[in-house]
Amino acid sequence: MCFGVTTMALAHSENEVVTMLKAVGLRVTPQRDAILRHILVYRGHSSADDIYRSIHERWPNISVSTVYNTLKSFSEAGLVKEITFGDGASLFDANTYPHHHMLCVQCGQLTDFYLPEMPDLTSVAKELCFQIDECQLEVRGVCANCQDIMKS
Amino acid sequence: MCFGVTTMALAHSENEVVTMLKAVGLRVTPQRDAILRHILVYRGHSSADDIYRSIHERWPNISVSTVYNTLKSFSEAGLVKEITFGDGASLFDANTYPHHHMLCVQCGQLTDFYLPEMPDLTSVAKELCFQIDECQLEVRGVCANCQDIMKS
DNA sequence: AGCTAGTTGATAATTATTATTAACTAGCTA
DNA sequence: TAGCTAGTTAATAATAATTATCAACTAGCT
Repeated sequence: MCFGVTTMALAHSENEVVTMLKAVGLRVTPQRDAILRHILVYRGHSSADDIYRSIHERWPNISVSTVYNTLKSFSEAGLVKEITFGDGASLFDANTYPHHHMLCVQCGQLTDFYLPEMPDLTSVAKELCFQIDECQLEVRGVCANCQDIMKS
Repeated sequence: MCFGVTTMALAHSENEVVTMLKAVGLRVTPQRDAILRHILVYRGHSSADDIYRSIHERWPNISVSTVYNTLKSFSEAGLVKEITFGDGASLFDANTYPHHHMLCVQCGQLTDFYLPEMPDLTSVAKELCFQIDECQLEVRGVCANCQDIMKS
């Protein structure tokens, strides 16, 4: 799945991408540049395969394993977030700001949403002696579009 | 992963399992019986492979595809819930009562927890025109056990 | 007891991801 | 600015998880 807008492809300057990579101490290579730019442009969550195919079109030499390696580096560096919600392949999100997800069970579309505050889990955490690092709401349902389709 | 207690193996009578299957209109077969009983006993989330191995020990004739087919039927019928949280294989949960999950990023242990009420998402749902069917909190962090290990 | 649609087991195929490794190169250093 | 080296890449193989196919079998109706 990939809901990006192609005409935005130049919205992120080469400089911005290079700066991001350097900021987290990753070497700047053309492959990383292309992959990070893809993720930034197609904010709507791309899979490793989406990224591979897209870059491969223009640059047939890129390797699948490079895409996976790179995505792993990016995740570890905090540049992107891996989303394992839903079936099938992981998606990679440039939106590292804490947010939640709505998955349409009909079409698979994944939508970000935000809440003013996180649910209070202090008592649960205390009770289970669990150290909470991250907390996300994962909502399943039917998106506006698929509701329309079902009506007709 | 499998955190069950073997001595509970008889806690669920044949009758209970048969009743559950009939209640949702599924034919009663020895395979379905064994798989559903396994899930009920090992409430602590079993993967398809866990279930396959466990049943295969006593009944070497059972097939992997039967396990997958059966789990799919069970999910569709609402007897079990598939959990795709975390990396690797899906887990199957007999606990169909609404609840949330805590995943230990060190050891992979998945713990259920409950909240008195669901977060209020009516305004988000309205804004995005999204029909919400299900809502789960997915928490990542470190379990009590792994915290102890890290200290020492 | 016989029939039939639903189920199973064996196997192959597919999809997603990780491992391996020799060749290559980004960016430091002289 | 050339040379060095550790980090990176591409190609490929391997693995893991899941789905597809289909002939043989069987649960449960009649």
